[in-house]
Amino acid sequence: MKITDTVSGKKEEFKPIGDEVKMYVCGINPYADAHVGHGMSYIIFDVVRRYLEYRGYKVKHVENVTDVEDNIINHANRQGITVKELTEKFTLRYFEDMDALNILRPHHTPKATETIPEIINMTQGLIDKGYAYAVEGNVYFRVGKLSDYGKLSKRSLKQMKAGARVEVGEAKEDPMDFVLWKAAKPDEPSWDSPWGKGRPGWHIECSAMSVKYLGEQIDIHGGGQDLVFPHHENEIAQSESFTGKKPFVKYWMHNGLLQMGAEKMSKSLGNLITIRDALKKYTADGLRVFILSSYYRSPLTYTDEAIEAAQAGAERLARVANKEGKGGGGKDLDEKPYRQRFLDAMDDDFNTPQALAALFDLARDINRAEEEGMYVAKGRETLKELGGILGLTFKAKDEPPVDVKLLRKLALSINEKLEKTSFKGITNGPPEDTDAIMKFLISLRKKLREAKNFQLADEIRNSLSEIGIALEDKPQGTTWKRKT
RNA sequence: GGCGACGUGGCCAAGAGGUUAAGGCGGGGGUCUGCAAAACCCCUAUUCACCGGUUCGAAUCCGGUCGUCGCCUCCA
Repeated sequence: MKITDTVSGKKEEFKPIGDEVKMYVCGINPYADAHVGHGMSYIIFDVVRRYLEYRGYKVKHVENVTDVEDNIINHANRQGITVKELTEKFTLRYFEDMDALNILRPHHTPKATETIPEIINMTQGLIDKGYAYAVEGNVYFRVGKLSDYGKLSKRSLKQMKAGARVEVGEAKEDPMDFVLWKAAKPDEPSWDSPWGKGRPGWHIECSAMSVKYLGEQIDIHGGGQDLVFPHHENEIAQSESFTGKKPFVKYWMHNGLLQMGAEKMSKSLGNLITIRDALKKYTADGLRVFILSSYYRSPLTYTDEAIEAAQAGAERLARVANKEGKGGGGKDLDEKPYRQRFLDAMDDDFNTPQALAALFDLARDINRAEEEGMYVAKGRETLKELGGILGLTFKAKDEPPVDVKLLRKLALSINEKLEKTSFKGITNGPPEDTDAIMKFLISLRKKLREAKNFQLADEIRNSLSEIGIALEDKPQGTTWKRKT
């Protein structure tokens, strides 16, 4: 299988360093609810992990929680709560969101605040080797010491200095130097260190955690394209300088960003839709089909129209996957070509759009084969199995509860109309619970249809439709479901 | 200003030198059904932003033009 590596910019044959695939995905800064852009990234790397596992690799997946940094401190202060209260709340909510999207939990989700000794150790190590220096309680990384700084983001120090947006730092030797350890300001969380009280800079926690949980060199490091510079570039600088081993990461994977209108969806721009809000309108499968319909490295624009289309597609797949019956006793539907197409697509740098296309074709051919009397149980199993690699659950949308009062009223009204006919209703009035009323209405409608009283039969169906219940007449009988 | 992407049917989106340009959604027609729903069948891009070039052959490679976006500052 092939994976595009951001450093080379090319598809590279995937060969893990050791027996276990070591995968690190950049996590969140928990000061607000995660938005669909985050969801996109984590869904993509969830699929990467699921596919690697499907291919027989043992995967160790680590994702950080950066629970101390400027934004968090600002938000906590503004809300008048502690950093810990804020981050614990949103970390919990984040994992609830991930669960709701059917994203597998990483094996470790370390917090920056619980990795302080390792961060201090790495910072000290960088000072000892001459890659970093302390000034007034701050520790900076000496970027000029590296000849290959910029190899990930494809930029040179010269270029960057020419740009107008480099902040000329406090007591830095060079404006491009970045901070590893920040001296504490009043009212900030801080830890004791060789340089006085302080807290970690932004990039160092990922390097420290990666080394701690996965070792000095890892296979896959993932994140959104907006992390390429400076975050990942600086991680490389820190990690490779500290361990002396290159490369820190064998395959850098970056997903394209979710656009909202003309701009990317982001916390700072405020143009976001939270995962929670999106899940009120769409299912996890719907969002996954939306995201996986596009190649992961390309940007994608959030529009209700596009997600509704994906939702409709996801529902169709679910209907096929969940349909009862194995088809006729004829010969088997041959599911192998679809499986092969799926695997070929996924092997080619996780080409999920083509993998999905194979699933849609399989779904159609299951239905077709079934109509022709073929045996399709294996096809259905394959659909569920391959869909599972994409993290699809094939679960129906959570159905809103039926309004029993309205349903009873409807049944009473039908009951009254029966008095003018030869049909018998329920003398004591309709029962109290939904299932019993539906059972009554469906069996009544069956009799009406048999007696060719289509007018009243259709009135039942239409009235039910008005209160959000859909009837489907099938050869085996009539079923009902809540309309969504 | 520097670096990097991208522009394919009504909408979303694959394809990256060569048989009929995937798939989803939507739309039109049909089969099934008392009528619906679901499902299935058929149709819905002679054409891939525009202009040149390379080639026997180009959405696919090269040059230019226009347009959109990302990064260069916190960000998945």
